[in-house]
Amino acid sequence: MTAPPSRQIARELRGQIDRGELVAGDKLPSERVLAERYGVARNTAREAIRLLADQGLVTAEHGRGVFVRGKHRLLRFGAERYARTLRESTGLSPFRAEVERQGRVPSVNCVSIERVTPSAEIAERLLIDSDVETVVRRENWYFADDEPMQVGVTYSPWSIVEGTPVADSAKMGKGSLYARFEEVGHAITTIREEVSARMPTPEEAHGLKIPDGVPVLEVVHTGCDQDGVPFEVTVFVMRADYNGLDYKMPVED
Amino acid sequence: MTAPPSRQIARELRGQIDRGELVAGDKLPSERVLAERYGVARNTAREAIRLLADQGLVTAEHGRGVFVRGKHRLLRFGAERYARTLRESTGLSPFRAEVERQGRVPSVNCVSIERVTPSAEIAERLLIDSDVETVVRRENWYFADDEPMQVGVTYSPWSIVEGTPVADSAKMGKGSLYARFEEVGHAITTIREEVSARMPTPEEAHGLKIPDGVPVLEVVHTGCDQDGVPFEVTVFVMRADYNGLDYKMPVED
DNA sequence: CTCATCAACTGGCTTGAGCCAGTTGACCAG
DNA sequence: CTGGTCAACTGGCTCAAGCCAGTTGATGAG
Repeated sequence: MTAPPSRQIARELRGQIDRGELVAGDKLPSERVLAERYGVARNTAREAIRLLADQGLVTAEHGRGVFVRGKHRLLRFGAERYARTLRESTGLSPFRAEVERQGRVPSVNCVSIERVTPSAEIAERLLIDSDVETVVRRENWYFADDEPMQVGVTYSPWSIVEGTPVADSAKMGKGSLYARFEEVGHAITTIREEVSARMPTPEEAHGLKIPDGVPVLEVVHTGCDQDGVPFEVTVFVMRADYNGLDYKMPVED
Repeated sequence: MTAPPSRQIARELRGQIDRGELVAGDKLPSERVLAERYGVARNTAREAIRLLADQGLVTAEHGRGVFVRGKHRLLRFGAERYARTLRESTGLSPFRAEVERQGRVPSVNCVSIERVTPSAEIAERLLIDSDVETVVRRENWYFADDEPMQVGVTYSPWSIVEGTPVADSAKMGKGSLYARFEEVGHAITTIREEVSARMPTPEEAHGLKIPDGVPVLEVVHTGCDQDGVPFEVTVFVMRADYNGLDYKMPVED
């Protein structure tokens, strides 16, 4: 019934972290030191560290050591991110506003704009027929202090965005994306957000520079206009150690 | 630049899963077979499987083998879960309703009811002074087909629930918790949900029987009444491979 | 002073061996 | 037919050794 050595070592280290004997940024003893200290093989010490890494408590850096991960203040996103007043008063996109609120430097990079045929998942949410209608796909990467935070892929029907900057321009101009939609008769009025969490794919882990033991939040966002018509779907993938969601809403009868 | 063997093997297996050559429930070749097939040590084959497990693609079962994990249909929870009409029309708690909608058998187990002094986090959301006021803490476990799905810990001020079943009874009676709150003058009117995701603690992984590579969603839910007064905070921890959230809400100006 | 070099550290990954502990199904005694 | 035993499988975990590849800081050449 006694736990295997790797787990015991992990538990001990975890205790030191929980009790504050090791704090964010501190370096753990090296694998070789741990192995000697506990009288085990290096592989066993390594396994202990892996257990902690899988819990998201530490991050190994090749050549440097293993470090205690800090708890970051989360960037919190909610419905107000789409509010017109925010757009008009700050002139900032919602992501920029939230990042700046924490004293960090935001940047957004639109990496591609394409006209594509939508997946079934997207077509369903836009209430269009994927055999007939095409959509514009815009892929945006969001950074804070040059660290990648989120990827957002926005889809909207070609029939709506044709001729607007949304269809082909990386720069959205004043008021950003939703101001452009409003100009063509689609003011964002209600949203639906489907939230789930999972481990990143290897591509996501690499692209977002996500360390081991950190999941991603996946948010499928659908924006509907004043008539309840969906006009854009955005799929966000955000690293869960830096991002969270914060929704306030009425309970309808 | 060529990837290490363990990664190559993992990539190959992942490819087989992605292409549908291995489907949910299928058994992977055993570690020893993989090792021989690829001409590597057993540890290396083992490492490859570990990589897949960390991505949440497979689950190892001691003595049985390694199996491809299925994508489950998610239980989706949103604001309508608190709607009075749902309460009154079905007589079911929102969790039960959602689980039954998927043809599974729900059960809820109230494991403890205590009067405690609230943490700072809870006190802040209830707008009370943790030095003066106590709260009732109710811990509920939610199951579908006897598999644990969620843990919910509800806190509400003693001054509100004193004398009601909320303060001391596991059975809430018709209409469940929120009907009782309504009887003492607090009809749930708006909610705030703070959502984040992380890897489970060892205790959570054990209690919820969460396999490796599956994160949890943590939802801090605050319920406010018709006057905007917060009267209950519930912290949900749900396994992210079975649960998701689905919110619809208006965008306020 | 500046800059390249290099030794001594770090983790990354593999080998091949061994023992332990669940699971399963065949087989056999009753 | 029933029930127990047991062999052959599975993954869980460890060992001791080795090589590779980043990082860092001291050292010394210019």
